[in-house]
Amino acid sequence: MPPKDPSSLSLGPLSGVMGYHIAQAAVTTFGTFERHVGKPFGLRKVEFSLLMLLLANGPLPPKRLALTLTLTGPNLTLLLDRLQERGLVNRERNPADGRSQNIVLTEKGRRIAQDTAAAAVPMESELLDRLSRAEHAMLIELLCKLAGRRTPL
Amino acid sequence: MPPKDPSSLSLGPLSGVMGYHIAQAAVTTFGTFERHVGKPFGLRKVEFSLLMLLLANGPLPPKRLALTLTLTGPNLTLLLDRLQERGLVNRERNPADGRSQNIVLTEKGRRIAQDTAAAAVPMESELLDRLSRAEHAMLIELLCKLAGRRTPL
DNA sequence: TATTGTTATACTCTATAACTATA
DNA sequence: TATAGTTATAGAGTATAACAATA
Repeated sequence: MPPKDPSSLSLGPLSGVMGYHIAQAAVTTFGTFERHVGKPFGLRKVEFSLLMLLLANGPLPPKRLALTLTLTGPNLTLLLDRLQERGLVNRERNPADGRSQNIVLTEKGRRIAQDTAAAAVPMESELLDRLSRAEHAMLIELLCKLAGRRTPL
Repeated sequence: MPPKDPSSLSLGPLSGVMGYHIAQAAVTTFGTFERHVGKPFGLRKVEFSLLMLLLANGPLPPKRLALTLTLTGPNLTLLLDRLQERGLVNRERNPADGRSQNIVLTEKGRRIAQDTAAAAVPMESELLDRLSRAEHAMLIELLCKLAGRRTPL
């Protein structure tokens, strides 16, 4: 339970509602992302995430990207259109199955992926003003359990 | 359809990025909210939160609601328009200062606030499939630290 | 007939600028 | 001049239905 502060409102039943606290915490992390990655590199959150997945896994079909990022097909198409127009990714057709593609990082895309991965380090460090390193790790572990995934590799 | 490989993709640099894990966990809590409160009562997340704040604190000026819920003024106006049109809240002018208002729950609004507060209990219980009670409490505590809102009056 | 990806579209969410009315 | 709230509007974000090409 959060400490009482007479200048702030009582959360009432909201105090035990996980979704509310996640939404509030997201305000902090989104702001931090914007300052460290979003504005400097002109990337949205989902674009950054997509570049990180390609950097870590190599070329991937849109289907797997959509599943991992919880995007619908049409929205991923538009996202890839933008990234391709910026010269960060390319669509490659699969010669074995004409329906499917592989999304590959261009050289420019790889550079920006590596640069933003580096920028994410001080981004996380900024959160350590509020959380100890152990708390940061514990929070990620609990969020993974809530999301229904195993602790990340 | 056979279950797809659950081990899925490597998150790479994303594995230590708090914002990513918060976004993923939000998928879970949002789905749970929709099933327990959103669809049954026809309320959006922010509408539910607003009703909870009014239930716990009594009449409040829009300014304080906007600050607590991280809403801009114009968006709160539209939100209050909808709730007022449904007969859940009323705007009361402050006789001492004609500029300011108080938002008050109607009797119908109080009933739905109490009913949704009750529905939030099984909603949180559903999360206990994934988190122990202690983990649930710990997660909320850590999220509060991360949100770190020194309430700006 | 099923699957991959696209087009078209619409609705929600959030943000900014300019306005009204009180003080 | 400053504050509380509103109007108008625009941009992201996300969802569904219908479609094309391939298997």
